[in-house]
Amino acid sequence: MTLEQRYLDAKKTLFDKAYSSLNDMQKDAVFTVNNPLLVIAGAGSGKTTVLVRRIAFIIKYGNAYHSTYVPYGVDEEHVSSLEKAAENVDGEELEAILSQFSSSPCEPWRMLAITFTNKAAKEIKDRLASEVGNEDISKEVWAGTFHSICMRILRTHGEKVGYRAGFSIYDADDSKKAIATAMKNLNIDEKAFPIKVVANIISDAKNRLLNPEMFESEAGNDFRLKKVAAIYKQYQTTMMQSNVLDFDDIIMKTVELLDKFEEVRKNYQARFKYVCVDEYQDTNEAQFKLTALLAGGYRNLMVVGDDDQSIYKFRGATIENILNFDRVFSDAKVIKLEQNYRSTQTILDAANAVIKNNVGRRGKNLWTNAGAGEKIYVKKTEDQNSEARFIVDKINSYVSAKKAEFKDFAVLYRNNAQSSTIEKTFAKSGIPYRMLGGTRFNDRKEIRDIVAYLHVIENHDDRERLLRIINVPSRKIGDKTLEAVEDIAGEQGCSMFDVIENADKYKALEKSAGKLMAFADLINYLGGIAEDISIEGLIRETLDRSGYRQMLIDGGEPEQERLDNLDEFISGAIDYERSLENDPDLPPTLFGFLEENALVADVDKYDDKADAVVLMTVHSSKGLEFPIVFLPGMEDGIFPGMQSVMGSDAEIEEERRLAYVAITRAKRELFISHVNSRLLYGKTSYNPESRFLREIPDELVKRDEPFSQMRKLNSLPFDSGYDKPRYEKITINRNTSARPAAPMGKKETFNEGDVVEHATFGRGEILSAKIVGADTLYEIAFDKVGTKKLMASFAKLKKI
DNA sequence: GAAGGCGGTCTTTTT
DNA sequence: GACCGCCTTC
Repeated sequence: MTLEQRYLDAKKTLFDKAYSSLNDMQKDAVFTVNNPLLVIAGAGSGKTTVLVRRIAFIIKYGNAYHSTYVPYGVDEEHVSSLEKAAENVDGEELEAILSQFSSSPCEPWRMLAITFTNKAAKEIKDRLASEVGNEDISKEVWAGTFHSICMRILRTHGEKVGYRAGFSIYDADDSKKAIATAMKNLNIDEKAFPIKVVANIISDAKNRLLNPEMFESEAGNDFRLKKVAAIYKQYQTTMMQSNVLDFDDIIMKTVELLDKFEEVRKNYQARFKYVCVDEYQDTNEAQFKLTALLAGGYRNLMVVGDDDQSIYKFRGATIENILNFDRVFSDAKVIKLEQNYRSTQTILDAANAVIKNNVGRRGKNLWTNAGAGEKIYVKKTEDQNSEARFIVDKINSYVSAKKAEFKDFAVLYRNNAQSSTIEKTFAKSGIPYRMLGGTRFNDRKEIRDIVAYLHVIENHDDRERLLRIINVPSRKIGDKTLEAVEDIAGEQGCSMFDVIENADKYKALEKSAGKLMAFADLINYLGGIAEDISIEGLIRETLDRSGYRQMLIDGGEPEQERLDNLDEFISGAIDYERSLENDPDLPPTLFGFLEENALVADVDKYDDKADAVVLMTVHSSKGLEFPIVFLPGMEDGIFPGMQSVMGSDAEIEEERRLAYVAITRAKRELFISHVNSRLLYGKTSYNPESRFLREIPDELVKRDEPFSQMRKLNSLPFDSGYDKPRYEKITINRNTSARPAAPMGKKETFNEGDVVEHATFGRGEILSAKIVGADTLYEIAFDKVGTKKLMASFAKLKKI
């Protein structure tokens, strides 16, 4: 063997040693630095680890591993010292030796890492900081979501694609409102063209990079599509006038920018030497084009994803991006990570067995050397209530047996509607829980209102937000006035705010000029002080001067929560300012705060420290893991959902991928349940066991289904704690002192016939009382509101 | 212009 | 079954 060859071998051995905590596939992915690379990363296969360590590797060593460069004058002594080091050197000493191999390492600022969530971006940054041991270096790396990175580009070059300084972002709700406005302008009936449908079509078009003109020509002679094209055109015009972008615009306009302006494109292409994209299976066409453009200079594009975890097709993701990556980039290397570090083999076998029924996939098989573990526990109960009690009882028995803590459990359901039963049952049983999803913080009315104020202060042209707040609190500015303002703005070719500011100059606004101009004064005053005071101060000032806070205070008790939410919003602003106060590159600004607020959803609400069971949809659980997972509602019609059962194979395949995600969240144990009859959306349905459950081989499963057994055997009476309602009916004899056990050991109890007073329902008579768990369920005939069933612990009842 | 009634809707939703 | 948004009503 030549000296050169020995040198190169020794180098690889040393690197392999330094990265020995990774498996061979992971190492291959870390060391493969140049040219397109596709990493198919199965659930729990250490994807983020690979991503982070690869970025750090590139920053430290560049292409050192595969480089065939041998320094001039390498001699026997040098080579044998390396060979020796490969045998007995470790830790820092090893690192020091490796540093000699650096081969055109990459400056951190030339490194781009794109994710889908802020959480993922933050995780990459944090782990990168500890991996390279230098926070400043990790900060220089461009790591962010598709949207934040595009906004960063648009902030510099936005005016080239038609945006004026201070442009802002519309979220899905805002943009629906703008679509409604566009439709009103065009006299298109919302019933014939439901906004939701139109919004989806427009969003789809944008994800396929079709501008209104292209969409129109694609629509051809299709009547409906032609109408939608007209709406799209109108919508886009008003969006530009309002100087706002929707989420899809952020990507599409950036692509347009890079496409049209060669010098901008060249600039970024020359800058980004390495580009990594996470969750590649969830990218859409526009995002594909964007990455191809940004990575187009050096073509060192790495994408990581799992085609089996593609669950966002309904939002425009095209699984083809990952399926065809190595066809589009014909020199791409493909690496599969199939070793799983999360779950037991039983759980992985189940997941593999389910997903292998999909046709549209690359194919892979997860394995672990963690051992088989417990069987999957399948439970059938009578209805959703007994299902929830089953979950509660399991959790309680595990916790009291010290087999687990509350925070080890997650309940993952297919749709949010399933959560209410579980939530109520948890609440009644005193199980601590946290629910993720549901109404987002930013979607609350009061938050949208204050955000709208801030946006209007920043950007007077923001039409929808102006309309949102101009009469909140009431300033006696009605629809007719606003229509007149709108007409004048149209005639004059100026914004509504311009008209409002100068209302006294227009005859049509004679009556309302004072009110309009007072509003303009308010906004201008706030805009004037915005420069000089903190964002926190501006928010407080806005709430006070606008009368918004007073409006809520006047609203009394029921509005208290809104006031609390506003306080939380203010804390968010304080956090934002603190986080950036020492950052010379990015000082805190109202613009920045609003942008962050638009792009950052419920900031990592999920912290795994609190000892509470987690409740969320399967979709939101992607990327997370839990020791013990419950999957309630494993029924055809729920999971897979009715729509997909009735729909195409492709839809069922997406649901199956979702099931795959659900199963692979579990580390130790998996409980799957389904019910005989389910009350959902006010209707009772009798769903058969999910086809996905039937795809799990019997030998992996332990079934606990007395209900179905009873049917089969059609014999013995049985007593299961779950299949019968668990309360006993108590008949109360008015003449005895026998009473139902006092719930929660406190409160007064009532008997049949007692007359009580309820805080909101008023006077009523107790019709019946049932012990339910540790509580009592009263049926009460109220004088005013009729008969209601109330839990004693929730209803504040007083005996009269 | 505010409040209450009714009727339509209800997968999933990283930004 | 529950919630939201539109429409009616005063």
